[in-house]
Amino acid sequence: MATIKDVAKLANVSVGSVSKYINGHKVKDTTAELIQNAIDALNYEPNIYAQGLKTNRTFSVVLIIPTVWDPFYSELTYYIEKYLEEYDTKLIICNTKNDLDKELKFITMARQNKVDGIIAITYSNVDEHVPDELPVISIDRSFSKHSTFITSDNYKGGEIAAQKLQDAGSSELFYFGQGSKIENETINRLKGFQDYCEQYSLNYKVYYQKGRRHSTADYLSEFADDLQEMDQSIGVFTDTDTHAWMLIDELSNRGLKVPEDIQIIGFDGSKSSQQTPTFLSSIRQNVNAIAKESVQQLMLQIEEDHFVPKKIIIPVEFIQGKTTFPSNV
Amino acid sequence: MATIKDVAKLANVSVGSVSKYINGHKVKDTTAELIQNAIDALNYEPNIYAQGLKTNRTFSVVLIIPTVWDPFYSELTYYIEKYLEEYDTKLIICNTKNDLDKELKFITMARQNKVDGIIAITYSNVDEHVPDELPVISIDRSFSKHSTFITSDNYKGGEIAAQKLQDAGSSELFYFGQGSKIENETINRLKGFQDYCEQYSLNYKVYYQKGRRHSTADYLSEFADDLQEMDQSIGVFTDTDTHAWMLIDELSNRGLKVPEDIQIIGFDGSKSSQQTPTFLSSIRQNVNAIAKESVQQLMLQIEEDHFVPKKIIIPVEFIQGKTTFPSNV
DNA sequence: TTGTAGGCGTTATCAT
DNA sequence: ATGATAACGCCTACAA
Repeated sequence: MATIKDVAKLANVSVGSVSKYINGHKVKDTTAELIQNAIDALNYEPNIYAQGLKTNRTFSVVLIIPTVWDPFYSELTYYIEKYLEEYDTKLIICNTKNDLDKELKFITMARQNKVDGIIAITYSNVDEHVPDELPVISIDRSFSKHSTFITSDNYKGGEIAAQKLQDAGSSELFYFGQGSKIENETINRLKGFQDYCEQYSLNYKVYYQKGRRHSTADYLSEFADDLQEMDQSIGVFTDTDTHAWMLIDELSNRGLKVPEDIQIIGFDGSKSSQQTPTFLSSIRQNVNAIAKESVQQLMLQIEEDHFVPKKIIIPVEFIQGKTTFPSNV
Repeated sequence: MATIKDVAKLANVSVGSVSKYINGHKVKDTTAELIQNAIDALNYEPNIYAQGLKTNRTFSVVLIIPTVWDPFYSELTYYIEKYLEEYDTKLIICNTKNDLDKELKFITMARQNKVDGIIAITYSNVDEHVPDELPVISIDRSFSKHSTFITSDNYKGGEIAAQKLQDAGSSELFYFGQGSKIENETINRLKGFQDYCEQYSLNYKVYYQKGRRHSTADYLSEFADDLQEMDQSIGVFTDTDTHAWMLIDELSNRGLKVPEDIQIIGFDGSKSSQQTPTFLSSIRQNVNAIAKESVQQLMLQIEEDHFVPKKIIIPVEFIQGKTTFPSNV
């Protein structure tokens, strides 16, 4: 591997000049040409580690998520990498499965100068371990630190879901969801749903377990038991698409039809892949916008000296799939 | 940020000793203690860039895939990151959307010492740009270089698909798929399917377009037109799950029912997330095994001096979903 | 405009 | 077992 010295020697100039040329400073045209020729001849590439050692910029960012193996997170990852590329910055991914240890490991890595910043979706108490100097964007949950915080309009999403179920003719509304021990933004999906139901005096019931007293499957099965006994027109809003899919599967095993017997609206509205057709009616998060905003804000934070953290809320929208009837209003 | 010098000073030892201690070499117990105390006191973390500069090991690997926003690739990414962690190695991801330029950019990055190796799924001609010294694992497609090559048993998968459709009672079999310009392993899915049909004298027809003369949607619609006119018992094998989903959507828009009117088997069998229930009957690739093998082989290649490239084939299996009837044999 | 030299934080060699 | 010191490849004053 050729070094800057080799280039300098071949071009008959000093390393200083080569360095300047590489970094876009002014050099005489003729020397520039000399240098470029040498670079081409030697197939020279600057060693990023030596650069990083001097400059403390690594042009890489770590994304901390529960798991990339999930439509929402994989879409987010896709877009974040895409926008990061505009800054010539690489994306390192960290699947934590909500494992605090692993999160800390990556934060340590960041402290070792390995990355310029962090974008995190984490539902454990990682806040206190993040050093103040390190640029952080947190999605869906506010760090106690003064970091910028980006989230979808979960509350509004809950309202819309209730409204859409109502419009589609459901007379009995249900919320099904699960919360982690650490408070996070998704609880607002429930709040919006509840408030809307209260406001319009709708019949509704909430199945919400915080933590994991029962396994999701058990809790879901219990929920399905109750649904099965009802004969009104049922509409269910689940806190995530994944739970919606699980519910659909459970109901189908019991011979119940969606949307004929039960209408379902999920939350996320992300698709397994860019081309996957929409099946599930859902409240769609604007993943693209979240990713774009995250990257922009992170870059601001990295580049600006004095950065004022913000809270940014991204709108959501309802998408009509095949698990609810079209609105009849 | 404390450096190794600060630690040495505080512990009253030389930097050499600190370095040894950090790297697990032998030091006297008492000095070890001294050093550890200093490290704790200063909250010291080695600077990875300085380390990389010396050792030329970066403990990072880049994964080149078309897009992480896809069930198969996101599952693969998940497992690769998981196994890489056992080697304390980070994963950088590169979504190429099959863009040669972007692939090259990441390979350049690798040449800059930024990564220790590459795992790639790429359907463009990237081979010749990979320098010989760089460890590479290629999945699904053999590089011309002498790199290790890992793939599922696509041929067998094609055979199984035909057989399962036959067993499930289909009398007219179809293959639907799309190939990229560059030859790759997935063509064996078709071959296995064809050979099986020939061997057992089954009625079958192939819809396969190489390159992209028509858009996938158009080609699919054309295919659905033809299916719609038939009245025999139809079974379709698609080259990917994604195409299967698109077909199901297309058929549903035409009022055709799966599996009652048409049975469908996809290929990949990967799920959107770990908990997503299985709906599609499919030939499942053992993504976990592919990931594990890729990482192990890559690490061998990185660590061993003389490495002999291998071709590794991972078995596939049929999974029964709800888009085919249970076998009646 | 260009060249020189010191230093970034580590590791590794060589004495001690 | 430990300490001193020369690299690793690059950037950046400072000097010329």
